[in-house]
Amino acid sequence: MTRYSDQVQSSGRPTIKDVAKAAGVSPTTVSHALNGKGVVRQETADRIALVAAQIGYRPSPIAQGLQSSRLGLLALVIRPLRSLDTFLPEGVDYFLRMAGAASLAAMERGYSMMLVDDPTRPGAPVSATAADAYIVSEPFENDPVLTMLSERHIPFVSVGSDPARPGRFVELATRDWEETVLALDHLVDAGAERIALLTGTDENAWNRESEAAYRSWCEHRGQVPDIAAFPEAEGEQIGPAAIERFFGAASGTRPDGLFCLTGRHAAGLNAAAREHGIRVPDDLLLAAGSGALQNRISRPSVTTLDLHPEGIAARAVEVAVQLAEGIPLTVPLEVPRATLDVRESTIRK
Amino acid sequence: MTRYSDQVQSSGRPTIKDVAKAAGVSPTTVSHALNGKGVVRQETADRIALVAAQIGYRPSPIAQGLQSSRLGLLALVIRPLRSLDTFLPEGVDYFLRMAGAASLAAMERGYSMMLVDDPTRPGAPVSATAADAYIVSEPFENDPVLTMLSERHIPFVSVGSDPARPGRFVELATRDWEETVLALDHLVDAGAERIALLTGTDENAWNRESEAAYRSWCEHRGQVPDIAAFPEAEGEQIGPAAIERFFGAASGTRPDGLFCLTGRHAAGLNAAAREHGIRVPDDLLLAAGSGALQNRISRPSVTTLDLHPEGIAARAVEVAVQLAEGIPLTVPLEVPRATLDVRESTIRK
DNA sequence: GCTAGCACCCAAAACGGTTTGTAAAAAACG
DNA sequence: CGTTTTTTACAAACCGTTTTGGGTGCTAGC
Repeated sequence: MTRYSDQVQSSGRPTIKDVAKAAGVSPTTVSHALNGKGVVRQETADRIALVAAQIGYRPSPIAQGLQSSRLGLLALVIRPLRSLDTFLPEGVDYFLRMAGAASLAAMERGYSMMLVDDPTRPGAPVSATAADAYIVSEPFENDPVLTMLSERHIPFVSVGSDPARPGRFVELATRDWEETVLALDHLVDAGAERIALLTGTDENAWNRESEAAYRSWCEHRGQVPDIAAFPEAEGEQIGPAAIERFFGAASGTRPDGLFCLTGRHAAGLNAAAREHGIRVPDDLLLAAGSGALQNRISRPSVTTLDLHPEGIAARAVEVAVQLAEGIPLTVPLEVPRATLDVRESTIRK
Repeated sequence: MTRYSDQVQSSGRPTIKDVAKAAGVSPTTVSHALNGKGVVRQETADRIALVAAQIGYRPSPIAQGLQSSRLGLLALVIRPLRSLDTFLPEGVDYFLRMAGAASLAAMERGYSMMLVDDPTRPGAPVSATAADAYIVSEPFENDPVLTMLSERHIPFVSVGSDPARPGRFVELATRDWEETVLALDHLVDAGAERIALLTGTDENAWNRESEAAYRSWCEHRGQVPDIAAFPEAEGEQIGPAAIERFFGAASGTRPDGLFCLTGRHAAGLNAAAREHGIRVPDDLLLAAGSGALQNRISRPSVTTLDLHPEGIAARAVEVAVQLAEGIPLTVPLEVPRATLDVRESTIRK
């Protein structure tokens, strides 16, 4: 009977060879035994498993990845998330929920989720391009990230299309148009007659589509569009300026309904309105496109769309996984339908 | 409809051999040329670079990782982040800022950041254990994640210690005690005499240390401790119950100062106090341990500690990188000092 | 007794790079 | 002109797995 002495472990973590040596078999057999792949006698497999556990062997994910050229890793690229400064301001709520949900959805499918700022920028770590598939949320116009991924044949799905290249890649269609109409119609139902739009200045599909939808909706309704754009990054600060724009001396017809695309703009406007003696909802019905925490707890609370970032994330992850595994897409390529959270700002007593 | 065929044919990713063949040199020379490692004639190097760019060659991060057994990948494990349900409730602000800052800090050092829920749970993807180093925020008592990382000799740093195993691993010491005293002293300075504590029910170091600090502080001051604990997950909802607990008929001496460990508890209490005719700050001085957005914009706004999650993340990443690269730690192993954001709730006119 | 079939295991070839050691050609030297 | 040195490029080994394609010995069938 041969006795296998405890292996004096070479410096570093034990490899499959160490296990093989300690168990008196070949690396092939160890691999087969541990993965249940080939034909290995039960007795042998048990012994290998025991030895492997004893010497604390864990297969190297990197080496495994080399074989399959897959790491079980997804990446989420949130494009508006360019720096810490702009990280917080923009729709905290939305992207936080999205990132959290995406991470969990990925894990449920056996993947990890990597948060990446911009894999194309110089000095980006090699690992930034190591994901099996990418989710790019809110791509910019002619987004270089999409270009790079496409060139390298790395699978990806974008949430919302590249404004300059719609339909060119795999994308989760957003419902910007439909959502805009939903909000506008709600304002009408709530009693508004002259409804204005407050958009952001970023060049993304959300801003563009919403504005187009608003214009079309106005035309349909025989109303003159009234649109103002303020930078997303300024958040609540735009309140006074926005009030001046819509209710100042220089403004024409004053709106009695307002749809703000971002929740933080709405929050700023909500506060500024109060200070200028404009009562919400009595004088002005207010709704926001993407909800922020502020809108839920402000006085009055503000009606917002809930875009269901968890649902979007789950669907995006599903698409990404199918792309990564090269199986045909079975997921509807559109985001789930948004709902309207009706709050005090659009309820007249 | 949607075109994605140009993405799925990833079978043809160019390798270093393709470049070598196209440039008429050996793979060795290509590697040397592109990495500036060996001695290659400038002319040859230029030609190789050109050819590589033409056929769109990018080295495989996985293959590169095999050599060094490092991927340039860090992982952030936020322990309280166990499910989506508990994701939002607990200190949105804090963990959001932390995750964002950690991702950016990692990128600046040439690493990517992976968000991992729990690498020990069954079915976790291989990639969940592929990071070069881990940051574990707020470990649980006898946290299995720390145990696993330790067993596998994977470098990690925890933010806050495992309550059952303090000082056993590399950890960023928190300043719970010091921060508690800072807040309590501020309440005294602001005019409070009988100060109560409202803690959470989670078994983490933050709750434990803070309570101990409070008790010690009371003893020093000759005051009887007055402590209530409410579940973190209930957030603002605890408001009425907390008011009943501290100001109801059954309660003894009513406090005129209150330190809430979590911002959301403070927000709920703040709102409930108003409804019960308890004026903040006139009747009750209120401060919170971790700030939430609500505390900044509520009426009155609430004084909170700013724990500076960005600073914590930056420091944790620095430690993680040094651990990953096996260089001696040069970072102070403690979190940066918290500051107090004094707001309306502790300013009596 | 010979062969086909089977169960079990293993050597070698990937996977896609980097690193090491060495050979060939060119340049410098005596 | 022979010898040494320098320059430049390459072949081979290696990183830690999985996969491929045998090979061995035993059993069953004829």
